[in-house]
Amino acid sequence: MRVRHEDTRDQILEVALELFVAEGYETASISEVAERLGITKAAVYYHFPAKEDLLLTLVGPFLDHVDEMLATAVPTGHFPAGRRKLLETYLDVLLKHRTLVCLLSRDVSSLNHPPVGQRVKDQTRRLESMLAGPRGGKAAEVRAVAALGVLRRPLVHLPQQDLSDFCSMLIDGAMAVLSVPLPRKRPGKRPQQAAVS
Amino acid sequence: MRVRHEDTRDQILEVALELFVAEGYETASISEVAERLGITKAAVYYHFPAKEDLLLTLVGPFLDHVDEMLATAVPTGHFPAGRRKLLETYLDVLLKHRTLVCLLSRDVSSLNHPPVGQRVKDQTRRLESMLAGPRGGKAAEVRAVAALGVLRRPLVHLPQQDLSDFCSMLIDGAMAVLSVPLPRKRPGKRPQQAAVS
DNA sequence: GTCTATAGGCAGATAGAC
DNA sequence: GTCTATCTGCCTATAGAC
Repeated sequence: MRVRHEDTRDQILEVALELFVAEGYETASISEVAERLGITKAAVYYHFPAKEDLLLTLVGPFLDHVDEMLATAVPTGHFPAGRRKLLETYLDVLLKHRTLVCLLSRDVSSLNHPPVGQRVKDQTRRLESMLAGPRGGKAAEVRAVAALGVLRRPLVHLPQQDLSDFCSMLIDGAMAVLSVPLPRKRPGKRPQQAAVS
Repeated sequence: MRVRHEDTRDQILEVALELFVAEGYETASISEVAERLGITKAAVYYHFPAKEDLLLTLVGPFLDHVDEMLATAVPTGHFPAGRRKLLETYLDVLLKHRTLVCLLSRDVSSLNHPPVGQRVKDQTRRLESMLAGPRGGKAAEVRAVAALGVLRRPLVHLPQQDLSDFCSMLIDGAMAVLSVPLPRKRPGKRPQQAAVS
């Protein structure tokens, strides 16, 4: 029965990922996966004991990859050269798992499964604190979070766009965000309305 | 029976928003909303004819606010001063509707309702093309998308953090991203591995 | 490996009493 | 306005034939 693909199992994973991204993990249904493949729900349950195993199987390798990267990463995260290298390798990983980045960035329901959400949360926290450095205070934390927005948003919001040619531009952008100075406070004045000089 | 709040209707909206953000629109259930308020599903359906009306009622004023802002916005989006003003007013709106920004940023299932998703998509497209300017090509488009990541990610990923003191820092960051130059291509060379000079 | 059939649960939504 | 009771439908998951 093999028409040309490796395995039914792989096809299930492929379709499941597509549907999870399009509708969200909880909203997408096993029946829908099965229908698209011209098989029945029961056939899917032969390959995966539960719906959650689809999610875990899809997401596992990506999260492993990130963990690996974070372990290897230079712990000198707050020196400019170290930060740049860190951002570069991270962006590489994100690009290689772009569809999963879309899933985890836009679907709360997949993050609400502790084995997934906890890992993502921990990884993000580690990465952000490496970028923020040990003594940056709140401002550095905000900058780190914002800098990751530079890397991730284009991956998620420009799905058709091949970003290979723009990687170093994005890295430069993230680096710029990490270096933005915090203007001195002016207590008593309206704090969030900035004057256009 | 009024303990101190205005109305049951408002309480329903309040709880619904909280649950939609926490679990995603489709995953959250009317029963859950009702339970939290100590009433029944039927009571909720007295105030709102369908589940979707909860979403639309919550999201409407925010989207109206954005539409209004975009209409008022100076069409000189690609001059630095105009861009800055645009980003400032946009960030203001996002901060005022921060919880809804969280919902729409992290829950695909709410965006899959056309009256919501279409508006959000259109607004984002308009804003991004204003920021990108008429003649920037793909690079400017990518920069615009990335710049919005600077504004939005901290709102969504630092929910506890009051960002009032960091607004101008975020604006500066977004402006910096919009100004990052695109390095000349070097065809034939590995395109996405950037050398650390 | 894939099927049919079905169990069991919970969702959104409605009818009608109070 | 809120209730109880109920309808209908889809979901995850399982049992057992082929």
